[in-house]
Amino acid sequence: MHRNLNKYTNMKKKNNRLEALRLIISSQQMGSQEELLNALQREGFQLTQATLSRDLKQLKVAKAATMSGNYVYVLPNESMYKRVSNPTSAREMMQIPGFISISYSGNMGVIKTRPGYASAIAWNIDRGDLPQILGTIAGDDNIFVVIKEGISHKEVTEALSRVVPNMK
Amino acid sequence: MHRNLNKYTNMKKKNNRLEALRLIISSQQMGSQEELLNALQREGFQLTQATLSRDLKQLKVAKAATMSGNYVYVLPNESMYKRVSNPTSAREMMQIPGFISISYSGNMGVIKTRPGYASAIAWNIDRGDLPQILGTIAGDDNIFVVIKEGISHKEVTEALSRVVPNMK
DNA sequence: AAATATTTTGAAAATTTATACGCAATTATT
DNA sequence: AATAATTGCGTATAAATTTTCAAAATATTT
Repeated sequence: MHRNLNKYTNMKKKNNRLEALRLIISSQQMGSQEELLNALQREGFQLTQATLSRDLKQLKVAKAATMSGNYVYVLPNESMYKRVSNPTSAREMMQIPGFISISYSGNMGVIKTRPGYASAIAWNIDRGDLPQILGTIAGDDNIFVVIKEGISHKEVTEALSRVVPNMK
Repeated sequence: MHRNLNKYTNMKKKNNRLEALRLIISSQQMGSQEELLNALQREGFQLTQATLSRDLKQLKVAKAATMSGNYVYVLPNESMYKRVSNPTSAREMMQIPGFISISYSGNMGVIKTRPGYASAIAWNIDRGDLPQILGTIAGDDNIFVVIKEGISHKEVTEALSRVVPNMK
């Protein structure tokens, strides 16, 4: 009897605390465990920073930087980890036909493709994550490429050829 | 001439590092800054843990607990963490989502966005009627920005940030 | 090219966060 | 009910991270 009562009140204690913690985190910008600790204590919970640290770990709360240059704790989503497919090596990139030519003017390159192929090729280039290239924009049979400063046209061609077959 | 070369090769230094950092974080499970530091150094980057901490802050990387009871760093986009708004920052939530990054080369700027967001953001820029910008053209996840002569990249970023929040 | 302003950085200090350890309480097992 | 196994938590401390400060590197303006 006694035992049962105790059992559940104690159990609830922690769950209540976790719940309160979630609430605080989702409604306020808390930047350190000390702040969180104070907030919890203000609500009547008794605990130490060590316990809070454990709670945060259990809830999978993360500490992230904000735009305003501070840090805040954030709650995780429901969705499970979905790791974004890592940038595969250039070689693995699918072979895409359709490439016709490339020419340059200053920091811009223009790639000609067969009609309709531009965006597919541009996509490959973007995914290739080439440090020499700032970005691309594709029309239907043309791709504009902006080249990073200080990179030569040859270097760009070289880099692109690893991603766009048929090129050199 | 000489100066230009130097100027831009050095400029690359930090950006390359940030890019490498993103790559490492998105492809490996890194649990501490020391691990990250080693990974970066293995790739030839020279930096200290203090700089890494700053880089992480700038990239808004978060440290989160995993199911297996460890901690990992996660990028904001691919992370399962989303910030919940609070009253004071409600305004921030009105922002256009989707902006990822901006980089420059000569008189061009390239804005990276999440897939599909480019035209919406470009529309906002055009509509802002910024005197520093001649025009934009949007693909699916890229926007090209043509900059007026004599305007510095910083000025453009400054101007854009008034139109595209989430930027600086 | 020189002068000035801004940004980046490392070293060390300051702060923050995680954990080893031990004990008490709870739950499960016999 | 006794015993074993697990969980929760505070203290103290180790480990990790952020920030301060001064110097160096970059960028901008003159």
